Amino acid sequence: MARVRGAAPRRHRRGDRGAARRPRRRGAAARRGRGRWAMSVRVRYAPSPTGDPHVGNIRTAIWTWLHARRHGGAFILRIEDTDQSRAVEGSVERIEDSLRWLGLDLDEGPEQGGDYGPYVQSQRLERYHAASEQLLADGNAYRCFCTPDDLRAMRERQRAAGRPQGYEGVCRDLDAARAAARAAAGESHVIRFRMPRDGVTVFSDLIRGAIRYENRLLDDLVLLKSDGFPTYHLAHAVDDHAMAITHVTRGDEWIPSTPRHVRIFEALGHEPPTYVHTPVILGPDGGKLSKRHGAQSVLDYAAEGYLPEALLNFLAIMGWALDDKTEILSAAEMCAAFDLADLNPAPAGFNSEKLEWMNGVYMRQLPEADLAARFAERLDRDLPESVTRPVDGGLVEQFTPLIRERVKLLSEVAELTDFFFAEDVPVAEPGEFLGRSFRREPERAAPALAAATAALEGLRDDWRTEPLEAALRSLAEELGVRAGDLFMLCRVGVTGKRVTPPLFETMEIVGPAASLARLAAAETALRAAYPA
RNA sequence: GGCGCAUUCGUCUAGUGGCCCAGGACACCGCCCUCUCAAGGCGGAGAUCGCGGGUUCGAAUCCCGCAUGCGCCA
Repeated sequence: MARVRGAAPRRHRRGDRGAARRPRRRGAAARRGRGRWAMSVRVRYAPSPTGDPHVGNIRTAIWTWLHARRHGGAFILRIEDTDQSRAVEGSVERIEDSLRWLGLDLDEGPEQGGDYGPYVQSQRLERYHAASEQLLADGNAYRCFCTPDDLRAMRERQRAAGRPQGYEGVCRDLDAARAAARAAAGESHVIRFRMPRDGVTVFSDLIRGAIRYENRLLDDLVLLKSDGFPTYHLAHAVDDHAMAITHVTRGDEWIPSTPRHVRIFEALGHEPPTYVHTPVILGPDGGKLSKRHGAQSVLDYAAEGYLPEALLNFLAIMGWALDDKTEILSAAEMCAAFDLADLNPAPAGFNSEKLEWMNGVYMRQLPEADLAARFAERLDRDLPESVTRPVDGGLVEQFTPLIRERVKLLSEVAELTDFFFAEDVPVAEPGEFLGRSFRREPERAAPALAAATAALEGLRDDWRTEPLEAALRSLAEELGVRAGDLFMLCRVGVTGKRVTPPLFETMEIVGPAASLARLAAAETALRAAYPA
């Protein structure tokens, strides 16, 4: 009663005429929440093991977890594997990996156990059978012997006649004893819920307010399939009650079946949980985000070089906001302020450019040693095989400050730093060396590089950023070329690339021997390409 | 087709009757900084709050209708 009815929605546009009282401010909502749910919140993430968790799916999990942490409640993982035909090998592990990677720690689940197990639906079959029996005995459910062909024919008739679709209740009034006998004789059948035929069912969604359905429009749902497995509908009612779940968070595609779920809870003698239907994430074409739109599983983002903190932050604020300006906030800060009632009910488009930007922010904000460790870990995977493993951590620590603000994804690091790890570097295309002043007179490039090499040669024993830079700046002046163009010759010579970390710091790390050798090789190539 | 949900800059979002002819962020444009690329700083452009009625002294905010999108029945 109180929880469903009284759960006041923060936003509602229409339809409940003030039936539900609304907190006027976020603070008020939060205060109410804390009082009501203190120490008793239990929420769950209940995926089907049909593949890797999607960002859309995991966003709901993040919000759910946040809610648990905010209220000192329990966050539970339950595997919904009652559709055996769709199960994918290894899914459960990858679901757990995804949660772990994002930092969503579980209080109960298949791995960590708990007082409400088992946490895998295929291991809870007897509970669903018991519930079905109870419903049957109370007259709230009935056996249905209609075959798939019967149902198909029924649908066609309905379509042809332009009538509303749905099960018409052919078996609804079968004599229960006779039906039981047929079942006992082995006749294939399902068990359906006996939905009230008239009246309305109203339930309250935490973020949308009261939603009402006319019962006559709702048909009799299958609860138990002919193979003895429960449908989602029965399993939801049985498990969320048995596990004492207080808030059911799920995609908003479940809204239309919710009135029936509420009735099933009632028929079972249970109080329904508070429902929170979360919006979908849209792809660039306005449709629901899907595989067609590229990377979407959490593990894909990990592989692409995103930081878990960044993905978590990004997903959490896509449909939720702390205030009118905060974009970057830690899990702890979110936990302190989050409230399910504050969610935006509208679908959101996935802004991947913003995610990239945010990932860069996190890279720059991470403690240097920590960032270096992540770089090293990533380089172990991405660098060419010729580089010895594990990668030189000291080296990585040296260049980390130079690249931290030049990198948005972990996956970009190898490309930007590979020249630190080899003795030699392939000489770049001659044209790459040329800055503006050399482009017109390319034959001047090799001599200028030679002069630079000679100047640097004298600094072998004082190979530090400042003297290196001072030497080349004065040389540029002597030569009458733009300093930047002279630097470009050296940059491409030492690193093989035009885009690199700052030149002198880079040379300092590469060291005099390798730097000078690469410069000499570059000079030779340039001389051959642009003879005097 | 029926039912339901949604609707603020290109995108994410703030907004809960006067503080909003609408604030922030990403992306975009310009300037500054600068050895490349970034990062950073400053500034700019960008929303008749889907449309139409109504309530009110006053509406993005409340009510009604419509439209569009999406979902469920499939």
